[in-house]
Amino acid sequence: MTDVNAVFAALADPTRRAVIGRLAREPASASRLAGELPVSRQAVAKHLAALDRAGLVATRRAGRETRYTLDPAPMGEAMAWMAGVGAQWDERLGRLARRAAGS
Amino acid sequence: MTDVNAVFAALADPTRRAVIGRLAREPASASRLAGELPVSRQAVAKHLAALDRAGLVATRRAGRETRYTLDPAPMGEAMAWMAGVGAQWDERLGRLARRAAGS
DNA sequence: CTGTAGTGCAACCTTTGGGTTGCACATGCT
DNA sequence: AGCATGTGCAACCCAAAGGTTGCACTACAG
Repeated sequence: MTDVNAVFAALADPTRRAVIGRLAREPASASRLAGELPVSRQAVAKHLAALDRAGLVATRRAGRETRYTLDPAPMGEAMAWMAGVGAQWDERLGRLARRAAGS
Repeated sequence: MTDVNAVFAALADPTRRAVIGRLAREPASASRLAGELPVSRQAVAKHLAALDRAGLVATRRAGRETRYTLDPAPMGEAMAWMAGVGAQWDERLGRLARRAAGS
């Protein structure tokens, strides 16, 4: 089980979300990503490390370049957490409505 | 439209998620929340400010206390973003699968 | 073998963020 | 009026985060 905290933390940064959005289209290397984003290659590498910690990205070394592939799976847990909170809230509203209706 | 960035940033902190989880059950004041969490009242106030910026919480002053109510709506945009990324990725996988199938 | 593109690691800087304490102001109860 | 409760605002601390530069190392091309 991947850590939900790591997932949310990873998704909190705009640059990281940009990287994710980019990787959603096609896997790429760190240098490639750095060329398409307004940050240095090392900065991208750090972000990729964070994404890797969250399990959002898979690493595969091909020759001299490292290819990063997106793995959306951990986002499911984040969505589940949100859905849970929303459901709990809606349920509370439901109880209030029932009480108001006098049933 | 609430800022997706603010939502993710708000959700990134564990204490803030704890506050949200608590508010999902029942609205409460800052002091109340501080009493149930291992942080000071001022710290909670800051977190509530962040949640308010993200639109995740509604403020309503009742007498001398301020009541904070959860609003799960902005989380929808966050989920939409994730769903979008996932869909884009799945679509890519779909294309690859179709190509592999030779259709 | 030499040059070059792609990485990894480390030091360093600066800003942001979470937390605390202290104090002033408002509201409610007696 | 007097006191307790609940807030709001500000200053201050310290650790973490995002970013950069510099350098050493690996791998492929000529």
